Amino acid sequence: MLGTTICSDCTVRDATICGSVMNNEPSALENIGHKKSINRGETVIWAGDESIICANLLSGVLKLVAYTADGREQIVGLLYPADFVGQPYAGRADFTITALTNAELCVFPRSAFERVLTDHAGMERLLLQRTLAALNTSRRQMLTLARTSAAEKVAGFLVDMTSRAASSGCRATDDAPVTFDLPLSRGQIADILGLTIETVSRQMTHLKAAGIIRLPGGRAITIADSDGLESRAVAA
Amino acid sequence: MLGTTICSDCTVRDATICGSVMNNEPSALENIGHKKSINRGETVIWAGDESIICANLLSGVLKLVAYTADGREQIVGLLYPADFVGQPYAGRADFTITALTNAELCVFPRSAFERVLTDHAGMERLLLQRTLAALNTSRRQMLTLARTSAAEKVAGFLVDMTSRAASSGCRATDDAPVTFDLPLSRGQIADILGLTIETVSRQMTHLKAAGIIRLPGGRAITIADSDGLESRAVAA
DNA sequence: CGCCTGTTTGAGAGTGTTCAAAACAAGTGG
DNA sequence: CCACTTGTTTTGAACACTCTCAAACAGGCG
Repeated sequence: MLGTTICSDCTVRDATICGSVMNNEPSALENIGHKKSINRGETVIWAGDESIICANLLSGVLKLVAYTADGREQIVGLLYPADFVGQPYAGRADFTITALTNAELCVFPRSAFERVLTDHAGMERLLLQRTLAALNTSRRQMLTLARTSAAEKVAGFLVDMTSRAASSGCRATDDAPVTFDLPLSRGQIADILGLTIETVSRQMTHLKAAGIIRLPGGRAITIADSDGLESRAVAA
Repeated sequence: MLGTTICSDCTVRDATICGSVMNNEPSALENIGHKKSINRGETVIWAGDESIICANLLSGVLKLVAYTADGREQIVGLLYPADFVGQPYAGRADFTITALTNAELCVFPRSAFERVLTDHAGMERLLLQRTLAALNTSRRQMLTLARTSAAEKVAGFLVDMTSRAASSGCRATDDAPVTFDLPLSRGQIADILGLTIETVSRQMTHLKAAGIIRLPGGRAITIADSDGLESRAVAA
């Protein structure tokens, strides 16, 4: 798995926090990272376990899950390609990280990774900036979870997914109805929004009945009236 | 306000992120920081405004508030003495920061502060570690907001406040009932927990009726049965 | 075809909110 | 010292929303 080509082949290199290091001293990372493939549904890190690894996500989508003592769960974050995975400086992992799709990681042992951070201030700064951004996202989500209705949550979620689909190559013609596949099941959407499967499904049905979206089948969704959708997602 | 004694007089210096810099090169910070007093209720930073300042909180408690477009609000974080205030690298502030009590800040212009971060990797690392910790706190709170009942939220909140009171000088005799003042009004507690004032009040009354707590008057609270309280706060 | 998984739909129950009023606390000025 | 104001907390009753439980439905695969 190890090898000096690991970084030069990397498809997301410039989007990760490695970028700054690669310009100056590529070898610092190439020698400590190795690729790891993860199957859909497989768990990378268990909450409570020793926090051993740090990694970059190369492909796929991971979920970060918090659990109550009696098993209720809440997705507290999603990780997409080029995102950073893991908790440097932490003794134990606070959340369980599980793959929603097949995924690939570029894994670094934590101690070696922390050494690189020390030696390369630019990389540490990028990690700081990402952490600050994640904190903002998390706090905005707190507002959604605590203060918006199920209708607003689902509409807001669909707005987010639409913009994410648009940014990743989906046609974004301003007026034409956009169609894409939701990467998540109803249950996973419910886990993100703090709702139940049934409530998510009902809200989808309402939006369909109102002519705002269409559900052609499978996980496909068509946004027929994006203005209408946004107006139902006041918080966003 | 400026002066070379600003840091040597600082009561929380070693608990802030400045600690690492002060050991080596105190002058880097002393020349750019200045003290600022804030009255209870005064807002330090408005969401949407240009993110100009960074600061350390010297005394008092601040709240970080997120608002929906139609004015619903949610407290997404509390800041205590020695905590860092502000968002380096951000163009605009994402949240409104308001004083819950009279407070004192040690304010740095953002650009100067970022320069210090660049020159002092140790300080940047401390900020990174704090940001990671804040992210964890925020994500755990997402679980509370989304998946726990009002009873669990209030009990969990009181557990948190009790341990905070204990750590800040309150007697922590294991069996004796602890008494302290809640630093927050019912409304502010509701804003933190994603509830209404009435629901918070009712849950307090329930806990009192169950003999778990006593409410001697004012904002004082006595924890009569801390085990019982903790068992009602499963998520924590 | 039957099975499995995920989604939709329905009816009823429970929890928290909303609206309204009363009780309480603290400060001000007569 | 008391009436009066202002703001907070408590209590009550009715309502709305979301959850729970249950069943029907749809699609994919052996």
